[in-house]
Amino acid sequence: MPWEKSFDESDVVERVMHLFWQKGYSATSISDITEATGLKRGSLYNAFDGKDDLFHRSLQKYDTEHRCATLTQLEGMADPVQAISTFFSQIVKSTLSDPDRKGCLLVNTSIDLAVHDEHTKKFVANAFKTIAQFFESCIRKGQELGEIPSSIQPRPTAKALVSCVVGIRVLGRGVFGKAALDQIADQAQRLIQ
Amino acid sequence: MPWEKSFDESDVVERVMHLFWQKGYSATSISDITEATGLKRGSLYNAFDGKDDLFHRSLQKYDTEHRCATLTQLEGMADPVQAISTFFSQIVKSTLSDPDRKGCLLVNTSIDLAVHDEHTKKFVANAFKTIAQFFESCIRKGQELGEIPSSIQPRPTAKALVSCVVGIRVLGRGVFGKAALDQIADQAQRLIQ
DNA sequence: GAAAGTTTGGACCAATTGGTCCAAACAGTG
DNA sequence: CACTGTTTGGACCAATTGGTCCAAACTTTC
Repeated sequence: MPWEKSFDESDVVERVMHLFWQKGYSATSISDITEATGLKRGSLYNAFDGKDDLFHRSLQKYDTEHRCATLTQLEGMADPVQAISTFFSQIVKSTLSDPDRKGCLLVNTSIDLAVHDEHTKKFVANAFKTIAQFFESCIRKGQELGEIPSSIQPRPTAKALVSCVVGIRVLGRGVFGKAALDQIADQAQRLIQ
Repeated sequence: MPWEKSFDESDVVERVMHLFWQKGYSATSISDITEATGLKRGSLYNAFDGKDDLFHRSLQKYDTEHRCATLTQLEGMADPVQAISTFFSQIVKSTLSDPDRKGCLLVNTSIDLAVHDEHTKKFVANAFKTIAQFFESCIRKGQELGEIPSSIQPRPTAKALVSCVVGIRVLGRGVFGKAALDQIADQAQRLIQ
């Protein structure tokens, strides 16, 4: 009786995510979305609840496929210092390898919070707190292993590392080039020496 | 023969600047602007060239009154290490004292670059480079005075400090609170120790 | 192949977008 | 006090905004 959709919901969200990622929420119109996905309005509103819904799904997908994926991969590493170092080089690499220089959707959104609801605000805040916890955990492990001086304060240092990551993602959108981003990543790691 | 405007152009740009600062370019409409300034469309388009023009003026004004003002003030300080320290505490203070948590217009704009022209891009990039130069100059002076270890690399470290500042401004928009921002500012200064 | 029920295309909607236009109001000059 | 030239209010514009609606197309089940 039913009739299967001719498109894959996840594919659509993927495309939409890239739009929000690049141009932001307000500058992305429904016409942009139908154009980029090939879906007509009817199909779009039949499958999703509207622009807000599409944005939430995009943010969710980004968080899962980028932040979560990266973190769980790095948490599997044996050496915590190297995990932090890898994190930074991945950030720089993914920032530069994107020809559109979209940066990080979570960072971009945290500057756009004025146009979003409370749920989005909490979602973004939680994402950053998780990254801070990751850094903190790495620092503590590094201290136990004697790789990181015990004089380092795990929690404040972790937050400073998050701040550097955010800075890289913002400045990587067009202000700084590869050399500068590499330098920032290098210097940031002096915080755990 | 002429007739003086009943409003002060600079006052209008000031109000408009706050709108762009809080909501971003795309989410700010002309109606928002006429409402916030009290000007009717006719007067607005008689005095300015449109939304783009108003944005450029806002950015210019922000840059002059905030970035330039802060930098020239700090450049007058005798102790370069204290100049850097003061810079960070001012950033944190101004981030937290704003009830709207607008952050920094230059940072916000650098994430919005996709919707702006090349001129704006260069303007923003230049602003950040100037801040980096300020930090670099402080570090060199500090090294001459023996306050900063000569092992520190002035230029890369300066860029890392800029990255921390940017991070504070982004995370200060709603993700982190006072305690966290203070900690980041403290830790950032370990980069010059 | 008919019935069932979802998906699809695209016409359509009111509201809003950035921007234009112009008659009326106005202050200064002669 | 009339003339001059700018400023002002607000009606107006086409285009776009996010969103709705529904007949036609379609696959599956019976």
